[in-house]
Amino acid sequence: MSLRMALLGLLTVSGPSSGYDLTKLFERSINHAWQARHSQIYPELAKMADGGLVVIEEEGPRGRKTYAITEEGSRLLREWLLAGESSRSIRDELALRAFLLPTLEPEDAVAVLREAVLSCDAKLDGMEAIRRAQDGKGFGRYALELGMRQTRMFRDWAEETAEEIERSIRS
Amino acid sequence: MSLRMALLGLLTVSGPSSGYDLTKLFERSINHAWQARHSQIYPELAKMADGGLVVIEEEGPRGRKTYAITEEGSRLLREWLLAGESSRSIRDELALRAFLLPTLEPEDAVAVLREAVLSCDAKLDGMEAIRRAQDGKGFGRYALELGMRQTRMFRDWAEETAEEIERSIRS
DNA sequence: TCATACATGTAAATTGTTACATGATTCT
DNA sequence: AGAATCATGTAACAATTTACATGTATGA
Repeated sequence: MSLRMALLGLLTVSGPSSGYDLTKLFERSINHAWQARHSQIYPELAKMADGGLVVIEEEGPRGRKTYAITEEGSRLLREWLLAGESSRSIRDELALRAFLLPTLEPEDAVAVLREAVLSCDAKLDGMEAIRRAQDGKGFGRYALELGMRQTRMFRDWAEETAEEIERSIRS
Repeated sequence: MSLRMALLGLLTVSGPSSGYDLTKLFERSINHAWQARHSQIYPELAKMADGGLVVIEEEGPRGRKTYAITEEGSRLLREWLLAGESSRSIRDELALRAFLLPTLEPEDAVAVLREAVLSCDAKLDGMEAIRRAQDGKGFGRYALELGMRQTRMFRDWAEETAEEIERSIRS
């Protein structure tokens, strides 16, 4: 259901778009929270058109199909968002790796954590650039703020944990 | 591969455990980063036993099977953790919902955010209780700390974003 | 004795990844 | 002419969820 909602959301804010457009939009916007390849997006759009959530608004060159969200699609998205469902489904490989770290020798764990800090810094730089480009505007701005806070939090945790492990090595 | 690594990690720190134990451990430890149901865990353990990553150490009452990690399993886990692979695959439904929030009427968005704050507070209380019980010890303590920071971060974001939207409604 | 927790599995359906496959348009 | 980008799809496989299915031990 989540992929479907993500597509409905993107169609809501970006207007009628092709599967190709949506694939690119995915990469540039929600990528830090959700991922989808074109091979998943195309069939999903077809199913959604079948179910009346979107319509093919136009067919262009190179077989391009432009999808637009329907009333029914908008209603479904709204209902899904309002139905709180605090069942947070999450699958975060980085956090999983962090969790498993204490199974390593302390020295190895510290090295991995230090590397994680660097990778977070790089990620933050990228996000900062996007934010500057958007200039505090744009649909994705709340999510971007959340993504940055998330990354910063993880970064700090990794750094502090590395220090803690180092202290315990020395003592 | 991630589920497999998670199971190897849990077997490393908790010692020989049954599928049932591991299912419970999953819920109480990495749940904020990765999820798995018993229907996924049981077949995975069987496959891992097939591949020599774990062995059935003991069969107890009620058909209980106790699995233990092997040398080969330990080696695989270690290699996986050291092979940085910054390909962070992430799928976070809560963040996705946050991203889609601006498609709602501002009033609805605020209501959803307020509810999220309450749900985070409840979750934090539960985590705090676990922490007090563990008294700063145990393998899961880094992960618990990370989980709490994550929840607190999201809570604050939700609260501040709700306030920001309210300000923009009034102006 | 009844509820709860222990304990394991399988089947079907859905979701997601990787690889395969094709072809048009645009820019250099 | 050749490369990059646009543009769409399918097939095979892997991962995950939901529902079905069964039965045992323990404590109130």
